Amino acid sequence: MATRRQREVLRRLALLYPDAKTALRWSNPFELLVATVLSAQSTDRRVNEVTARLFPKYPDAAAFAALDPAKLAEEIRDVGLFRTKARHLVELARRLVDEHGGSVPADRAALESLPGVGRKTANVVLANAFGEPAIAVDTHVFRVAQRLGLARGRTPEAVERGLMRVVPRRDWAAAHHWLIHHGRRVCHARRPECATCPLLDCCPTGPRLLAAGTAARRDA
DNA sequence: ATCCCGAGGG
DNA sequence: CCCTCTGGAT
Repeated sequence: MATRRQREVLRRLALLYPDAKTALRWSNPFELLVATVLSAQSTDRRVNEVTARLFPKYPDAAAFAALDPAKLAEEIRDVGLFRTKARHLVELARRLVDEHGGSVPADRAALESLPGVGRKTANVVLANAFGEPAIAVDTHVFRVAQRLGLARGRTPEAVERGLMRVVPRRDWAAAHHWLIHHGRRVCHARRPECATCPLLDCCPTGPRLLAAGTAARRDA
């Protein structure tokens, strides 16, 4: 399925970000779900600090369901969008208790129907908690996959399908992290560092961005 | 100043 | 499709 060039891109990514697959291990699906909801517009560091305080006090859906959203908001104040997330998490926990016996459903439709859970969060949970075939596509994954010629399409779903075709299944979880890391460190939305990018010679987009002056230059 | 390791709502 | 919610990184 994958071209020779695409396989080379993936090989290099694996070498560049060897520890990517060891990120974020949670002890159960509920913790993973909460941590993933918290992670939007926040750093892993902030999320880890907050969850380290949160989970000992509120270990499961029943505990979250009993919370006043305003009180939870105070406890997660260090992450972005904290009021919205607090509201979503309490309502989400109540739905888990009412409709799923307090556990996280291993089902896409059920997950996406929960407040605060969209396609991306559902995919993270499906892939990491339940070993289901899914690749979570956030803005970094979307942009970098397109630039590296691993997937094309207008929607995250299209890129998701493209990646699943090109990436060997055993690397799906890792590929998600490779693309995120590369997006954050090198392949920025605005001024990607193509001049010093280790993937430049196998990237279909980098040379064009350099020529157009869109990319940061070595001599800039 | 500007953009996000999103999702809901208008 | 565009806006908003948030703090943080750059």
